Amino acid sequence: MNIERVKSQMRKGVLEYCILSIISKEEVYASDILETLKEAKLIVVEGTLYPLLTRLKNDGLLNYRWEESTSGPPRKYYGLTEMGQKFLNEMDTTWQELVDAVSHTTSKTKKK
Amino acid sequence: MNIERVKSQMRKGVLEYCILSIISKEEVYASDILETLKEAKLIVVEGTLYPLLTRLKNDGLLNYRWEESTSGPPRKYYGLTEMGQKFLNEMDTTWQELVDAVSHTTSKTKKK
DNA sequence: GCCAGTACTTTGCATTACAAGGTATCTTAA
DNA sequence: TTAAGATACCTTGTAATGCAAAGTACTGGC
Repeated sequence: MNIERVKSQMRKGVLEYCILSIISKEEVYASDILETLKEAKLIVVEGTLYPLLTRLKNDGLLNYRWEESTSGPPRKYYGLTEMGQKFLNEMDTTWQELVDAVSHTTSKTKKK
Repeated sequence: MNIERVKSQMRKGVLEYCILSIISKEEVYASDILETLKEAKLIVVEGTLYPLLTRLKNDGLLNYRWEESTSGPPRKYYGLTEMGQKFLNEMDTTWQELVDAVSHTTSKTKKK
């Protein structure tokens, strides 16, 4: 049991939410997402991100188009589908509810 | 893919945190914890809670004592160890960092 | 053509929340 | 005193999924 495991565990729950949110702002490809997450101190590795993007795409929340690159192989640029946008909205609510629930549970004053 | 799965997923990451926090306020037994979580809308079932408590105890974050009950079998009342308290403090920080990271990532204004 | 860099993909593993069912203890009442 | 019900704790099997590590594929410079 160590704090790193806990961080990783907490991260899990919000990964999809953050990724959908990033994509909702502009079309991006995997490396863009990794960098944005890194900026926010949400460390994620390729082996996590790619399967997740594939899953979100298969669930109809994302689509993508290939784009040529001047510095390597072509890139998959992801965008949100209408369903993805709807889902993201629900996640906004869900996240807020969770934050409320946690602060309720962890508030210093004893309840009742 | 459905919103319930996402909720469950998000819940996972904070369960240990919330449970340690609840125990830090007063000695409680499993049903107390379930009820408190339920109040906070963090639905958890027995099959989740018991193994988790055992794990936290084996990791040295919790201890417990048996207490007789006037209305049924004896109960295990859990309390935080010194190490558990220390760990909880770290989790406070970790949680706050996560909240910050998520709001950074999901803020409506495009970065840069 | 070989190498380095970039991008995407796959495989195997470990963790863990949950559903479902089980065991044990205690109280109540006939 | 024993049967029924309530309470409390525990166990097993399953599915989901983040991660490490290794693999595949495309590009351009030398």
